Amino acid sequence: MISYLEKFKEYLKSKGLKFTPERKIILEEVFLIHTHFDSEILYKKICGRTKKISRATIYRTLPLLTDSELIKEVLQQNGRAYYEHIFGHGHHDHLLCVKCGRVIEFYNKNIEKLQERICNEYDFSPTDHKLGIRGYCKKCKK
Amino acid sequence: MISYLEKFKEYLKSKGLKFTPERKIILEEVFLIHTHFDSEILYKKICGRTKKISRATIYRTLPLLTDSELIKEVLQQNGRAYYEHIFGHGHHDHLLCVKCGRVIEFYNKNIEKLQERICNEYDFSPTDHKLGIRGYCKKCKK
DNA sequence: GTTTTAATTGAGAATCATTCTCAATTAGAA
DNA sequence: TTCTAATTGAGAATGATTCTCAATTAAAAC
Ligand SMILES: [Mn+2]
Ligand SMILES: [Mn+2]
Ligand SMILES: [Zn+2]
Ligand SMILES: [Zn+2]
Repeated sequence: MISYLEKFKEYLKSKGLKFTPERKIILEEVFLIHTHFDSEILYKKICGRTKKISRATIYRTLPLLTDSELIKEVLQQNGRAYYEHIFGHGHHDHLLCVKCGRVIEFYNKNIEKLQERICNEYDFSPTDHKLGIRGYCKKCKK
Repeated sequence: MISYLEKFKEYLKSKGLKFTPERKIILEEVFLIHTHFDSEILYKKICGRTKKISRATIYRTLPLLTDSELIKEVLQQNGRAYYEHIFGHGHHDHLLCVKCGRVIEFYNKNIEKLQERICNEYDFSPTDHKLGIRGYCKKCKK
């Protein structure tokens, strides 16, 4: 049971990068947030909770966390990139309510299998995928 | 068999908007392009082929074409939005090669059905969806 | 056809997320 | 402790997209 902290440290070491206090703070904040977040949400939470870290550093760290498979970019909306932490969580896809913004996560093994089959057909070697279904949630469909 | 031109005209009329020469040119160019395109590609093709239309007008027209279901935003990459025309074409999803950029279109009825089932489970009323599988295409997997 | 008016256009400014620059700092190997 | 390449913060730069506004025009009403 390797921790996200160890995983990040190993990743950094493997790339000849340093484990800095700023990176530690960002990493920890990312795993305190249990919803989708963008760089600004992260920036404000860190400023409020710990110490000020520049936006530049946050923007520089997000790709490191993505490369090390600790977080994932889940969607782009209004020109902003949204992320979620994925370490310790199973893969899932999303239902997105276009009215209230609610996000529902789901997982369907058969869809995953069918995707594999399609990749085989096209001789395509998948690394990851995103399935987002937009529409109206229970409450918003009236 | 209504044409895309008629469909756009009807949409504009229904919204109290005008059918202008600029909108006609943009519409026609969009249906001459049979790949994914962004605003810049569209801008340059129009400048080269017909007459100069300002970027502002192109940016203002793309949402009209989207709302009228003539085109669809297929993905966002490098901060740019990519579209494809969908009028007259069946729904499909995409395999995206992360190395060479190749885009493969596919359609799988069973995946579509499973999505409907999931929406039912969550009492969710879908409007549209996007499934993008990233990875390495036949040529790039070596 | 003429009038009327709200919609549209182009040019450039503004916005805003993200990236870049660079001087000062620092992690971590030796 | 020393050494050096990596990192940081502040602010400038970038670049896609949106906005502003004066001049133009589609098309409804006459
Ligand atoms: Mn999620
Ligand atoms: Mn396509
Ligand atoms: Zn909702
Ligand atoms: Zn390829």
